[in-house]
Amino acid sequence: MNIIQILKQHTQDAIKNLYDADFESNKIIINETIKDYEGDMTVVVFPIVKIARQKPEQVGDSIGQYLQEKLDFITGFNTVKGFLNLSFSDAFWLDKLNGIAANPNYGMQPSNDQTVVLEYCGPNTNKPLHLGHIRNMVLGYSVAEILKANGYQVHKVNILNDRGIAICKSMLAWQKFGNGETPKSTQKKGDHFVGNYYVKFNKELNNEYKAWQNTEAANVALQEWLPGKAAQKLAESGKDDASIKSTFFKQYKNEYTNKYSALGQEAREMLVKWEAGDVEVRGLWEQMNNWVYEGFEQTWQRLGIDFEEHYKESEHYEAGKKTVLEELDKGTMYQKDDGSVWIDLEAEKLDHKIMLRKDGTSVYVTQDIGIAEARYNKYKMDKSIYTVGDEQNYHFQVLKATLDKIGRDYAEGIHHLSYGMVDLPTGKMKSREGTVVDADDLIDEVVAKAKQSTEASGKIEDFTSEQATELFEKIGIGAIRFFILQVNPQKRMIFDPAKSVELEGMTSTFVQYSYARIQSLLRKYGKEVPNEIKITQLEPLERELILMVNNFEKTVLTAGKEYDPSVIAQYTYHLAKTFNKFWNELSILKADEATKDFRVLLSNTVAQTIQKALGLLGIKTTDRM
RNA sequence: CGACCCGUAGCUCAACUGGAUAGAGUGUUGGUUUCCGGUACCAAAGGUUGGGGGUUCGAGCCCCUCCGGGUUGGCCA
Repeated sequence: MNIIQILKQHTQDAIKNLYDADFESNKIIINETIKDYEGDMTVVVFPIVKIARQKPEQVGDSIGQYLQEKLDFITGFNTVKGFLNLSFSDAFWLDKLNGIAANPNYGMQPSNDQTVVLEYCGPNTNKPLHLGHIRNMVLGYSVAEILKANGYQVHKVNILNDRGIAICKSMLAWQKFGNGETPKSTQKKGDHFVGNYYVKFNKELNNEYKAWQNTEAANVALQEWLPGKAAQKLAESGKDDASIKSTFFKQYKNEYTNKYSALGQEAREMLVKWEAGDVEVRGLWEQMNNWVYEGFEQTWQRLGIDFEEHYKESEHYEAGKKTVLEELDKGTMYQKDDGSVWIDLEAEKLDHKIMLRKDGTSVYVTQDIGIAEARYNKYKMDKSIYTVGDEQNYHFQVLKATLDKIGRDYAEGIHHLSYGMVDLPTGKMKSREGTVVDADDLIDEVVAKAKQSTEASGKIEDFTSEQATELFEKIGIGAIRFFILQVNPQKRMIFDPAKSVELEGMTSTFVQYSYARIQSLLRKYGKEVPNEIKITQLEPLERELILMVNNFEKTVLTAGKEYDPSVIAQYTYHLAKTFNKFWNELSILKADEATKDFRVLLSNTVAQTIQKALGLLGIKTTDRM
């Protein structure tokens, strides 16, 4: 039982004894005492005042008296306004530390016999990974680690969006302009290689479109549009003809691609052939996708991202159809006159949703229903977590509600791990405007910065080049992870590439540095870390550190419950910060023997906690840096 | 037009889910080392928590309303 539970229970007893009243123990609020007041833990007495029918100060004092008599580790108390501050004995905290130091699994929950399938990454296979994917991967990976620490068995899976018009565009451009080039022949990473053809396609399409804008057909379309509301509004706001015209052509582009473009036509034809299973098209498609996978694989390895299984959309996009047809028979779904199949989710405030097109083919949710079924059959998971951006909040509400409505028990365990967009200081990332931050470029940039500042410090001159490279990767990739994970996932965040490479302040580097410092200390100490404490009195900073280490378990539980790594990131930083303060104010190796041994033990416990906490964020520690 | 998310210091983010005088980083200004790793430590300045109303012992957090930003509601994925 932890301290808070003990305090709650005894406070409940106190209320029973003092006021002859029953009070739910989970309504008793226990906080850490804020640093302006004397004490370790605080009971908020306001909720009890009504029952006691006394002033808050009186209630606090009475309960304080009671607790001090019953619990021998409480050495004193004071009541300020409605807050009962309790002070604990040094012996109590030393005993806590002893327990933590002796338990290598401290903070990690034993197995709870529950299984989780966590989906993350989810790239399209027509272009390389970008900053948005990095947030996804770093977040998904960390939540997986956090859930493991909470006792779950976690299976990490990926979904590859490997079909559709986008990849056909890359394929077409390669066919037309590639001259048989390969990633090998051009020395390019496969995903970038394929992505370049996607860009090439759009460039060619743009040229084609510009030429078309001077044709009679374009003029007719423009003239039809001009009397419309949108155009009139622009005219009223004083825009000149040229800018109105350019606005029109911007918004008309999609329609142009579908109606007039020769390239658009060819891409669509290729998609039709793909769906018909055309051997040549399928061959090219596999070739290009394999190039992309080779490229992705490199990025995943570098980031330390792994998957137990990859689901390919091309192998699952018709899945779920069978389920839908069964439900149609059962009457939980219905068919319109045109043949399309729908489900009524009005009761869930989600309107009617389409399940099958009128031509009988699957839509997005149908596919996800099928995949959910397949996963459940394989893993029998208790929870299913989807790491996907918040633009799909609605989709996952529909998925969950639909599965629930058709009687799938596992629907309850579905959780959309939703996260906000990543913006740049200059605004949104827009692929059209070329402001997308490429994942590999970003990693290179940050690792280069790590190299630069580490070499400048001159502390690793005896490292081999392999050791040095490994170190720069640990620092650089840790910096990216930490920068992203310290923000609550559901919030939109601004990623400043220049700031993310800064290695001072609230960064993983600061934390890693604190860890390395402790390792240096242990090397200088030269003996085994003691396993026995011979002191009886604590300095305030020592006590603060023990309290922080003691909070690790609670923090892991909260992070797991909320699927929120930012809790861990904040905690880790504060722990390192507190340690540095301790380091700065108190001497460790020069203290007397008993104090030295104790402080070494404490420092080592802090280091282990830092290592575990960073591990939950996917960040590695290093003994020297 | 609905539904959902967000709005906290110049900037980037916290606030133990309703508890004490809203905290960190960064930037600005000033200070600390005969000592274990200065990528460190300390201090100052910086706030009507978007505005207004309500609920109660107590609100950044809950309710209503307005303002601003975003996402979504398409037989796209």
